[in-house]
Amino acid sequence: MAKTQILNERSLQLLKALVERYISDGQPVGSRVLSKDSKINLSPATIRNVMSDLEDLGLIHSPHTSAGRVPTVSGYRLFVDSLLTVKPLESNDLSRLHQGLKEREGSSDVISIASRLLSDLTKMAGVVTLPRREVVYLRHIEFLPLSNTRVLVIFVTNEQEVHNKIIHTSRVLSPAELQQAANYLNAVYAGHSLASVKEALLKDLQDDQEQVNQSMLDAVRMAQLAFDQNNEKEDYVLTGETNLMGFSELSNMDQLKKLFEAFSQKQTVIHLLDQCMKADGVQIYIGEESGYRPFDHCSLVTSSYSVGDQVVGVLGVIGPTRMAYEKIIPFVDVTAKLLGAALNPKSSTPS
Amino acid sequence: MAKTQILNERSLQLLKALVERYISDGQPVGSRVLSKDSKINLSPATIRNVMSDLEDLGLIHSPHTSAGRVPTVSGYRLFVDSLLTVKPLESNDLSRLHQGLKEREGSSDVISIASRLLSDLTKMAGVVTLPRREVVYLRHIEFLPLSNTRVLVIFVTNEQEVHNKIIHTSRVLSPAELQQAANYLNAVYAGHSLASVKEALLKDLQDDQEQVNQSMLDAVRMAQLAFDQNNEKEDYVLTGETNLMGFSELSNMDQLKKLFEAFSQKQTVIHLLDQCMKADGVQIYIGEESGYRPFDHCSLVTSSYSVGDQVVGVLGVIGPTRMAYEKIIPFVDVTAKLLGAALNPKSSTPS
DNA sequence: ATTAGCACTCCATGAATGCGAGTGCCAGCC
DNA sequence: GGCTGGCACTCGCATTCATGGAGTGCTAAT
Repeated sequence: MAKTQILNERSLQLLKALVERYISDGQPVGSRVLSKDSKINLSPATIRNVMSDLEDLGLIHSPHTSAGRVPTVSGYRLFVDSLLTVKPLESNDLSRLHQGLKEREGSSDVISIASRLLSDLTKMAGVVTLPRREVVYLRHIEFLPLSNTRVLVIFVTNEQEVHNKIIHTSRVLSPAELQQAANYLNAVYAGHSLASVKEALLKDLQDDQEQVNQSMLDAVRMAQLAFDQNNEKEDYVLTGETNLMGFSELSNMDQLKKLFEAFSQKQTVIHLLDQCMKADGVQIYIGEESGYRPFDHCSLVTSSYSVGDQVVGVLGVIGPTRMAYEKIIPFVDVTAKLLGAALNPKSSTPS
Repeated sequence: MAKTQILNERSLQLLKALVERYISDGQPVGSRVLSKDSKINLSPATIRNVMSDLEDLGLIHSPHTSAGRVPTVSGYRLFVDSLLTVKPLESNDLSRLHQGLKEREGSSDVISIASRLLSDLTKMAGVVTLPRREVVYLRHIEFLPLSNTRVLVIFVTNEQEVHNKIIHTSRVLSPAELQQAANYLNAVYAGHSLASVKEALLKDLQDDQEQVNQSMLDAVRMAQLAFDQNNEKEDYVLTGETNLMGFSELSNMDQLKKLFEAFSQKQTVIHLLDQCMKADGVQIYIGEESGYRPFDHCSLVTSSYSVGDQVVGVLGVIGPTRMAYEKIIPFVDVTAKLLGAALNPKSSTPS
């Protein structure tokens, strides 16, 4: 109780200065350099006392006796939560983002462009999840016969997302029958959400048992197979991983290997990004906060992005814990908004 | 002239022993250890004399005065070309390859499985180019209207490869018109090779100028847009890159970074693999032989793979120059053959 | 409450040292 | 002539030691 009161204005100012200094220099910072800091007019000895308190609180930590202090994860956390003064985006960065993301069509393209912009401009790794709408409308479906009972299903959702899948039918169907089935499905179900289509299919199947309309029955069965387990794996685009190999903090080959393994297995990263999607605005995981070992020495700055008023994905930047948060945070924020706008077909203003 | 004659049977035996020893131990090998080698009955002094000759010929090289010798690129080259005794594939490796590649449908899947098998079983990086057929047949085409003049084209080639693309038409077309266009194209061009279709389209366009059949004209124009620049970029699946981070030879962060950058830019790797595709059978690039800087400290063992009698792609293993060539070579060879078989629809025997 | 001073700790650096491994060369042996 | 044993030499590596610098913690004075 009493301890927390030690966190007065001055201690916080000092912590802030220390973190900023460490971020810019990468060296443990001692009382002497802080004392010379413009904003601070205290003797090294005083600063040492305060630092000692900060260390007791677990906000900073000394690698060894005669080294300066380094922020701990809690220290960084306090810094980004309360002390940080975000810098506005540099204007040439902003214009490059605008240029890159404006007026692009073809969603898969714009996603990787966004990721590349993130990694190129921050010199760290950029990640963007593929957009994923909650409500998926069926637009069009088509069947093509392959050998025997194998049928290639192609269906389009949400304007222009093309999916394809191979299903096995219970009996061999002629091209004409397949065409007929597709016609039926398109006529009845196009324009409805996939969820409601699945439901309706089940109902149809029961009703039609009595009517015994064979062709409709085939169509419904095939559609069920097609939409079954259509839970497309979430996926993401990651760029600039190699940038991470330049940071001395991550030069431990073993750690780096773990990190890159996580990148290629994708699963861990997806879990992590999923969590970010739930929250609104910019989310930050510092070091071990993520709870995933490979990221122990990394920080992740993310923001969800939305099309219209629906959150469809997450993007972010991965870098060493020691990163320039005050720049990265607005950067991620703006990129998320611009990407959302670029993906929104309605907002595309004719210029 | 005289020098090359020094390469008698004994020198070659010695070089072989040296390379084998270095590959297995990773340490520069000295005259003493070679002298103790079972097959060699020579004193260290004699071996030193021979090694001195081999060094003059540029086949081996001494990191420093009091270290043993290490094979140079030429040494490795001579070794793999003339001295190497390939070991038959270990039976459990073989069975895992069989299991993994047999009876898979859906070509994109089998490619990544192959790559993963390569990397998992060799503990190095595996790479497989996507198969690319010379002759591409048009199977089916479909148009879906988007906003204004934007049209989503979906077309299927070679049985089951689905492509999609957005084109801009010169005027707004109704769904019925689009359907009609697709019907026309499917009726006339389905089953023909894409090259011949492109040709025929040009001819049609000229002929129809006179007949002024508007709907056919629209169809032909749209098809031209759809197939235009349909040169899909060559691509490959790379797995197990992270395995490379375990090798001490590649622990130089700067080299490693260059290598991984090449991996993510893809271009360099594609060039390299393209060269391999031209040659038949197993191809090997040792160290700088590839001519691409990032690969200076790597070796690449590749083989093209074929469906039927047509070469459609390349696969291989990337690892440090010091790798167990006598195992990797048959491994790559067999994998290529099995992958070819797995991709061949005709060879799939009903079991 | 703040500060100056001082003793102390620890790291980094560089020089000195010994050890082990391996070579090159020479002289002798078959 | 080819092979071998022996020997001096070189080099790298690990260890040790001394030194200097940076930074702290504590205490006494203001």
